[in-house]
Order: sequence, then structure tokens, then C-alpha cells
Amino acid sequence: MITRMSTLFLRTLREDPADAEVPSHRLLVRAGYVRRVAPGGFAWLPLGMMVLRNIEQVIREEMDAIGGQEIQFPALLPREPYEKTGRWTEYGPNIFRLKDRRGDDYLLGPTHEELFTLTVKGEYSSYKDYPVILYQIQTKYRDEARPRAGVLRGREFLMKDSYSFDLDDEGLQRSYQAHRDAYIRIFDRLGLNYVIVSAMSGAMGGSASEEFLADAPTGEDTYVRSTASDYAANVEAVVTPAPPAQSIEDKPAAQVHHTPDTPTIETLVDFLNTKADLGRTFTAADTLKNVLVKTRQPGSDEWELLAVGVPGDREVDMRRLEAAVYPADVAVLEDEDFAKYPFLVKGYIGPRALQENGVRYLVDPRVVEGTAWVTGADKPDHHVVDLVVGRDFTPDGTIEAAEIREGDPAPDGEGTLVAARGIEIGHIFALGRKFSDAFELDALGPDGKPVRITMGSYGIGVSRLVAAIAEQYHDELGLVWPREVAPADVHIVLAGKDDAVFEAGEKLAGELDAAGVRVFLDDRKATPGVKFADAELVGVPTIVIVGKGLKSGVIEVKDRATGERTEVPVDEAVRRLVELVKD
RNA sequence: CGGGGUGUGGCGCAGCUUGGUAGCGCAUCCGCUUUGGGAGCGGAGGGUCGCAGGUUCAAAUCCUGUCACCCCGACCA
Repeated sequence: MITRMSTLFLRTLREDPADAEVPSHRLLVRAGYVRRVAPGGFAWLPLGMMVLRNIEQVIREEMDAIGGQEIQFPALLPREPYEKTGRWTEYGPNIFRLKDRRGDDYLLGPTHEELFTLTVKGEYSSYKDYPVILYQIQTKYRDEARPRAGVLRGREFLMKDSYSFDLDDEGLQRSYQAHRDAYIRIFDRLGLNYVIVSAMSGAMGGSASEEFLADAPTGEDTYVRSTASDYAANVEAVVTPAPPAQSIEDKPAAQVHHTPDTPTIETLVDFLNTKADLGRTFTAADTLKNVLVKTRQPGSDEWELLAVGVPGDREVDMRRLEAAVYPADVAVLEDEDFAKYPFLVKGYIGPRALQENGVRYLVDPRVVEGTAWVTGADKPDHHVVDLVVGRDFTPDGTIEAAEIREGDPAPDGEGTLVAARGIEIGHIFALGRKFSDAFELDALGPDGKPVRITMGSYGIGVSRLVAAIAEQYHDELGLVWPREVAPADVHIVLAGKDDAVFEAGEKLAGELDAAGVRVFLDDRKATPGVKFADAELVGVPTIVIVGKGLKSGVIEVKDRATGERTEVPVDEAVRRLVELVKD
């Protein structure tokens, strides 16, 4: 197909839009792919649509390849199904709600588990019908507190969501794995650099869950990865490697010391090293800090005390803690809570008082049997030294709540962890039966008994992918699309005003088109400089310059990514370009 | 929700301190010249200065209120 720049609905901007910060936003607006129409809402102009459709095409092909069948739900949804799963309230202010003229409640779908589940329930009833994978590519709405970064985080966005329905866990495993493989093929075809991190399933209420994160310093998601292996994980999902247990016998006896004015780890370590005269030096990592929080099970209004013991050189990471106690709520203790429990001596809390008073006590995995710690002695200005795990106290278990730091050993034993940022482009969940339970989605088994269906849900941010790819593929001149998503294969610049240039360009465009190459033909009456700059801004992978070379029978072929130019005889141009495009 | 900032032709900005005919660049239109890196000259069109009150002979400019948007954070996945 030939797209003529003279008639294409496109206006490029010479300057960056004032409100754009990240590269993808700046360039997609400047190059005329999108225009902002509302906070978090964008119009897709012709160039943007071309890229969006190309990405959809890749996704459709790979989804169809694993047996997915495309359907489509409305974006405008009734309240009842979401009421039934509790998400009408759980989603809180993050969904757009509206009323029709009769006052009935509706919402703009943030995701469609409910509708897919109900639809399968309405159509299928026998075990012979399963498994099944359904998907849609549909506009989603989330009333983000703060949309940002252009199409990277909008309030309206295009998403591919698919759902698998299986009779048993093994089937779910297969469906999950099929999606995982399909996602890898999709993102590979799109040319993205990305990592797969294990994630907590959070509000979706499932078990297995992984995120696909496109590498980008502008990404909103922080994750960690290993310096030596391909290990990568969300901070919430990092499992702390436990050191080997040590022998108890060779440890000195625990001793309580008077440690005046040492309510913090820093003051304590300083006191031990300068005033206690114990004949050795201590670091913050030798201390055991006991942090008190309270937890509340869902549906309950009773708060329960929980003590978390972490090495003194680390803070408790609330996000890791929240993930660790999920689905319970967790909150830090207020002063009035301390007042309620006189045995909690703030700044000097030790395992003894916790355990004597029945407070659940979970420690960092580094606190293994045989390790000796300096910790609170449960009375003001006193600490106990050489309190040994397994001899002097035994915690109720371990918990992943301590902060993760760069340089920590990777959980897979290879290398150390470093922090990185990424854009969430895909997320796969083994949901289990949360939604099938809510809607009683059963299949009649061969024995005549109902089998509860188990589900997975799998998302890809389609419109976000346009921006994510732009984040990875651009330079100071503009966008540099990978061929699979580029709006065209070849961008022909007519550099010159003679009829000969126009005629040669038209002929070349026509022949390339006939050979199945997608062509942009810049037939505008603009100066060459404008056309070159626009071609580079728009980012088609191959730029062809028809101009002064014609006199010696050549055109120039320029690789957008490398900037490399080669002269090609006019009569070989079509063959050479077709070769380039199809390889 | 907290912090910071901005609202002036389609886009990017100046003007506001010190009130007095709304300005610049890009884009658009017409004419001539130009045509391998965002052309030159001449001419033209286009703005209730976010909105509402107030002060004043006079408000883009000062005062009060209000709305919107952007950025950082919180939140969300």
C-alpha cells in the first residue's frame, strides 16, 4: 500500500510539546502519532493507528496459535456481576462508574473476568467442552489517580485480555504455560527487551503470577535482577536466601547489659563499641530489630499484634510486608497501641516479652538457628547480647519483610541483586477458582458430578506497547521502529523538484507496492531538509532518497537505525528493497 | 490526598514586577524566488489573554474566588 505524505493526515511538530517528559510521549506527539484530548486520553492519528494495528496483528496471530478465540464485550458494563465478586467495592475509586437515565449503575470495564466467566457459564456445561481460551482486544478504563507519561499510563487504554478455563490444575498449568510461551513470542517479535519477573497476585486473588517488564529507565515498576544470571523479580517476590544453621554449643551465654540511652540501632551499636568493653566490635547487622505491627484478616475488624524481627541494618519494607501477610491488612503500631500493651518497651523490645505474651513473632530468613544477636531486653536502657536462635528463643516462623538492597545475594545463588526499572507490558495470572466460585461455573463431569472450573487471566497493554517500544527504539532525531511494528517498510523521500524525480519515485513506489511492500511516498512540495527531518522523526526503518543520484542512475537507501547509506542502481532498487524488507 | 508549577492565535513562548493600541518564532494562506538537511523576500488571515467577581477613567497586568492542566510523591498494576 502506498501512503502519500501529501494527503496523509499528519502534522509534525518542530518543537517538543510542553507537557511531555518521557521520550515516547514527546516523540509520539511530535511525529504526529497521537494527540492528547483529555488527561490520560489520547486520539490515535493515522500513523498511530498503523502501529497499533500492527501490534494487534502480532498479538492476534500468537493468541490464535495457542487456540485462543477472539470475542468482544462492551466497555460499558452492568454493575451486578462486579457486585457479585465484590470488585464493585474492592476497586474503590479506580473504576469509572456511571448511571443511566433510570438511575441504574454501570461501570466502564477495567478488566473483564466477570463477563468472560458468565459467558462461558452461559454457553458451556459439559467437561467435553473444555478447555477453552477466549480473548478480546478492548478499550479499558481505570480512573487513575494520576495519569502520566502520555500513553504509557492513561485512563483509557487498549488491552488484550484473555482467559483460560480448565477442568483441573494440570490444565490450568498448560494454559498458563501456553500463554507464557505466546507472550514470549509476541514480545520477541515486537523486538522488545524485557524481563519476566515473578509477581504477587495481589488483588486478583490467585497464586502463580508473572509480569513482563520492558526495560526502560522511565518505567514505573522497580524490580531487581541478578548480575550473573537471568533471575529477575519484583521486590515483593524476592526470597531471601537463608544462611546455613550454626551450631549452638560454641556460643557464649546470653548476657543482659545496661545500655543507657540506646533506643535506636545506631545509638546501640555506638554504645557497644565505645562504652560496653565487650572485647569485640558490633555492626548494625549483628542486632535484631523487632518491629511491631498489627494485622487484620479480611472481613474481620479485630487487629492482631505481629512482631517482625529483622537484622538491625535493614528497614522493614512495607510493600514486602504487605505482600507477605496478604490478604490481611497491616498497619504500624500507634502510640496508643503501645499504651495498651505495657510489656512492649519501645526501643527495647525483645523476643522474650513477645513470646511470653503470646505475640506472633516472625523473623527474617537470615535469623537462622545458631545465630547470635544483640536485641532488646524488654526493659528500658537494657539489651541482651548473644541471644542465640534455637537456644534462647525460637521464632514462630520467617517472613519476607526486610528491605532488599543492591548487592544482596540473588536467590538463585548466582550473582548479586541490582535494581532496575521497567514498564509492565504483560501480566499472567493463574487465577484459580475465585471467579468460577463466585459465579458457580461448573462443568458436568463424566461421572455426572459437577467439576468447578479453574481459570487464568492474561493481559497485554496494547496501547502501552506502542509507547514501550518507542521508549526502547528512538534516538535524538526521532522514532526508530522495529520493522514488524513500523507504520511502513520504506519511506521514499523525493529530494528534488524535477519531474524526473517525481516520476522515478512514483514508479519505484508502484513497483514496491506491487511486491507487497508498505510504502510512504513523500510527494509534498517541501524542501528536502523538511522531508529528511520528517522521515527521521516518523521512524520508518528504511528511508529511500530519490534525488540527485538519479543522474548517475542510483538512489540512496538509508538505514534509519544505523544511519548507514548505500547507493543502489535504480534498476536493482525494487529487488534489493524487497530483499531487505522480507528478510 | 500532599508538594511544586502553568494557563496569552493550531504549537512553543514573551509581555504581568511598574495598569494605557496584545507581541515573537513555528505552522497556515497569497505572490515571486528557491529545492540534498527544518529556505528567502513581500503580503495576509487567525487571540472573549482559563473563568467569575472586584479595584480603576482604563486590567493580560493589581485584588478575591474558582476551574483546568502539567510535574514530583502517595495510590494503583
